[in-house]
Amino acid sequence: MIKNQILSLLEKSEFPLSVPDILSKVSANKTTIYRELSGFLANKLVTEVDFGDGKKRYELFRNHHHHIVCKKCGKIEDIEIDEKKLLTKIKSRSNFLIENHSMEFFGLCNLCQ
Amino acid sequence: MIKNQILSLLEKSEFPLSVPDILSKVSANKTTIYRELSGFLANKLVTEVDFGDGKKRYELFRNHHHHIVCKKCGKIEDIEIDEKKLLTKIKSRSNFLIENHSMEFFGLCNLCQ
DNA sequence: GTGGGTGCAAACCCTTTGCAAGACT
DNA sequence: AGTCTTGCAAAGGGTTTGCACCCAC
Repeated sequence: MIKNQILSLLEKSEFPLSVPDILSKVSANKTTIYRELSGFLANKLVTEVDFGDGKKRYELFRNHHHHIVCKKCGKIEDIEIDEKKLLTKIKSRSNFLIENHSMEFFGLCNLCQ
Repeated sequence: MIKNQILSLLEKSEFPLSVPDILSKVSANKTTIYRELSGFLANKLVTEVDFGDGKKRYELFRNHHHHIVCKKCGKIEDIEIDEKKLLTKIKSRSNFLIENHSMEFFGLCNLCQ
């Protein structure tokens, strides 16, 4: 079952994977990958991350966190942020009902500086 | 000159515009729009925003801010965040040299709740 | 005639859609 | 028969590239 292959690939990966990434490691059709991923998303098994390079990436759902991406070598590091205050402030200042947010950081890793 | 048409369009707009948006209002070729925008970006005349829907949006460069996007009607509101502390903390906790970040909020506007 | 501004067509890449084939109940 | 899983081909939509054209200096 391809579902499981994709899940275990995501499990093993230290960083979010794009569909092309997954395609190169799992022998399955594009359509199948997209299909399974959208199922995973619906069931909240995975989260979608967007680094603004035109493709979405996916990682297993776990504690809420963000990423730091090296602009040069592409290295990705997780970062946990205590954003309670930030969110409270934003909620009080706008009349939107905020459901989720994106927050990613870009720069140079220690090796690329 | 198309450069100026694009700039004044961005100037008049209350929210970031995508290339398709611009194309529908300026009579010019796609290539020209992309070309000019990448020039503007290089000259820091505009900023790029990504709401994760597969197209980038552009707005005139001004004071640093973020956005709240309504998932239902697409309404976009600006929000200014005092993120000094947040950034200091992140810089101290990772050995990346952080250059920029993305931070956008998604939810329902007052009318769509 | 050289260079800047513009357009057109094609290619590229990620993503979605429609449909059909196979397996298992 | 019916449903679930998978694949294939095509189309869609944003973005990039290569080349040619035109106008001004």
